Amino acid sequence: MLVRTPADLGAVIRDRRKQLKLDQATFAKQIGVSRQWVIEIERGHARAELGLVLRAVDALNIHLDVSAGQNGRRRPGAVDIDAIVAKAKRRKP
Amino acid sequence: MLVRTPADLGAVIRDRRKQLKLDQATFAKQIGVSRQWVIEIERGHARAELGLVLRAVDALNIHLDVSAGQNGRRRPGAVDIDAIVAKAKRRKP
DNA sequence: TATGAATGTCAGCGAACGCTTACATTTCCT
DNA sequence: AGGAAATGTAAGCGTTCGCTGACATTCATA
Repeated sequence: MLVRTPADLGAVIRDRRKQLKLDQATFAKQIGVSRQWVIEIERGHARAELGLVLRAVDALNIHLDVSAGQNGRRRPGAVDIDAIVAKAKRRKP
Repeated sequence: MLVRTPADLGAVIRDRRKQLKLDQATFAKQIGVSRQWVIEIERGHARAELGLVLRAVDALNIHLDVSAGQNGRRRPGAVDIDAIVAKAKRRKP
């Protein structure tokens, strides 16, 4: 599944936690946060800390994969369409 | 690539930004944050805000995929090894 | 139905975020 | 080498995190 918003992540975390039959308190203890935090992250709290989120995701054995462009080698001389588009998007060209 | 730590994400963001030939200032403006923020996220700042991070990732056209367990349907009656392990991990069984 | 577990809400508090501004350092190109 | 652009560092400020603790509500199951 593709994650684009904090709410997406929250839903994934909640679903997976329930799938593992963990209650919020137990889960919170496992990743070293408060139960409050679990409640808020599952709600899609946008300003949650990245590190804690990654810990939660990891504890639930959820794999976060990065695709597209990340390090994709291209043939030298090949047209870099992304870069062209990006440049075009810049103000004051 | 698999992302498990804030530093992982920072590296991915920096690589992709450079790949798109964007400088920090331009990139920051595009996603509505300060240049400072870009510097810190690329350094692997663990306490960065989830929402801003997702915006950055999105702006770079990086796909964040969630795999394993997220919503995986299983045959009814199948053994849920993850749930069993999780339960075993709980204190006071 | 009644009782306990799980979940959600509220308030107060110290710590840290992300912002701005200014300056230092590094990198790149002529 | 020289200068401009990109990147990194620092301090001060208002806002909000995540925590604790207590209480309210919803959900199971005996």
